[in-house]
Amino acid sequence: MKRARPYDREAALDAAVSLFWTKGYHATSLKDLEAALSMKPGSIYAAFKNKEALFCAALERYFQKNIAELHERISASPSPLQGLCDHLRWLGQNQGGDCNSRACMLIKTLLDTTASEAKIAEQARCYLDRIQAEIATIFDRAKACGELSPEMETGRLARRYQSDITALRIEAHRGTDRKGLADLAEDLAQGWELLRDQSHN
Amino acid sequence: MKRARPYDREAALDAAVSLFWTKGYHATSLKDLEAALSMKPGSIYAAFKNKEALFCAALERYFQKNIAELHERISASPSPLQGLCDHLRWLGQNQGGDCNSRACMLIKTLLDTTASEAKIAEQARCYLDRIQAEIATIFDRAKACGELSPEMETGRLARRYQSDITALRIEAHRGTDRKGLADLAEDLAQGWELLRDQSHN
DNA sequence: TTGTCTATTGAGCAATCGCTCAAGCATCCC
DNA sequence: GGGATGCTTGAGCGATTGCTCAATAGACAA
Repeated sequence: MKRARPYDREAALDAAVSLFWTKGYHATSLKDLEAALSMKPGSIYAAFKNKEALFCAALERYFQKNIAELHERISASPSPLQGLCDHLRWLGQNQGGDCNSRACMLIKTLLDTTASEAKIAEQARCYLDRIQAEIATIFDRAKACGELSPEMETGRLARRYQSDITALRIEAHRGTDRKGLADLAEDLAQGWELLRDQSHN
Repeated sequence: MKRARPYDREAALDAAVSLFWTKGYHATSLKDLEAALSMKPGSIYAAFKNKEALFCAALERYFQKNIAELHERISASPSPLQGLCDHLRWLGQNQGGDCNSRACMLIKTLLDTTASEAKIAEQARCYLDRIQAEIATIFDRAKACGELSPEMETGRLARRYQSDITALRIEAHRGTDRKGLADLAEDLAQGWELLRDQSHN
């Protein structure tokens, strides 16, 4: 390489995530991206091929950060099931920042995308599936340490848990006040604590 | 009126609902609308003012149909709480048709809209609030007939119930298979049946 | 300093966007 | 039949879309 890149690819991607997350794929124009990334159209296309590829790269970055955050929060908790409950409560309390980027970007993408952008939709679905699988393994661990009855279907539990998160984040996007959000998170978390196996010593 | 309108306003609105529901506000072009409504641009603007107003009219029509359907399903059930559970299970089983119009159009609109279309977002929020209020009155009736303990906060219950519906419909949009959807609906419904007041004679 | 190489630039492309309006035409009353 | 009325038409407006590429500028080796 003869010349260092004057722009920071990671920083540019972060800016793209923020913008796409807020405005969505369709409503974000290249003019918006030029401003947010501080790059001219030619540079954007040289670095990311085109708008769709840039969106996919941003979506992947969002996914990576998201799943890392989930891991972190779970491992910071004393037990798997407790960690999942804590995660819900935490989501209910820490939804600051831009009101338009509170709902999950994967869900926003899924709802914003049709057959004409099949690739993007498929990628969003893929990431959602991977998160669901990750949640299922957490339920597996809850089983292994006796928190959860062995006959529970962890895949099914994971689907419901992910639905809870989806709903909670959409409720935040909707603009529900802090107390309302905390109440909802509490209700959802208690639904999961009911599952704790009472025979657990 | 000298001349009957060659187009059927209600039918045109239904077509608009279908199209906007599937593709979303931003991704729907006037070319798409012209084809779907079988109307030329001039006629569309004469009848509905502009794209935004047409979308608002379509959104209202969707809302009216939706809330009527809720009423119908609840009143067809033997009791309010049972009706709400049945409604969830029904949603889990009857999500045929276009995969892109399974998620609630109000939620899709909320997620697809930013500050530049504040009016649309506000309207979607308003309709969601009205549905939530409607659900709360159903919980009130459940209280009145002894199905539900009197100290429950019906507003809070309504928020969670609406979240369940949101999540279930998004799961349908996501493409989850029939069994997965039915399982999720069943899990959610059972969560509500737990609330049934056991002291009820 | 000079030459080479590559990343960056930004004017501007064709296509599409939402939208307008003068012209046309079907229907009515007389 | 002959206006009068007003909805329908569709070419095409200016603006914006995603995107391209010849020209430029900057960092390196020599």
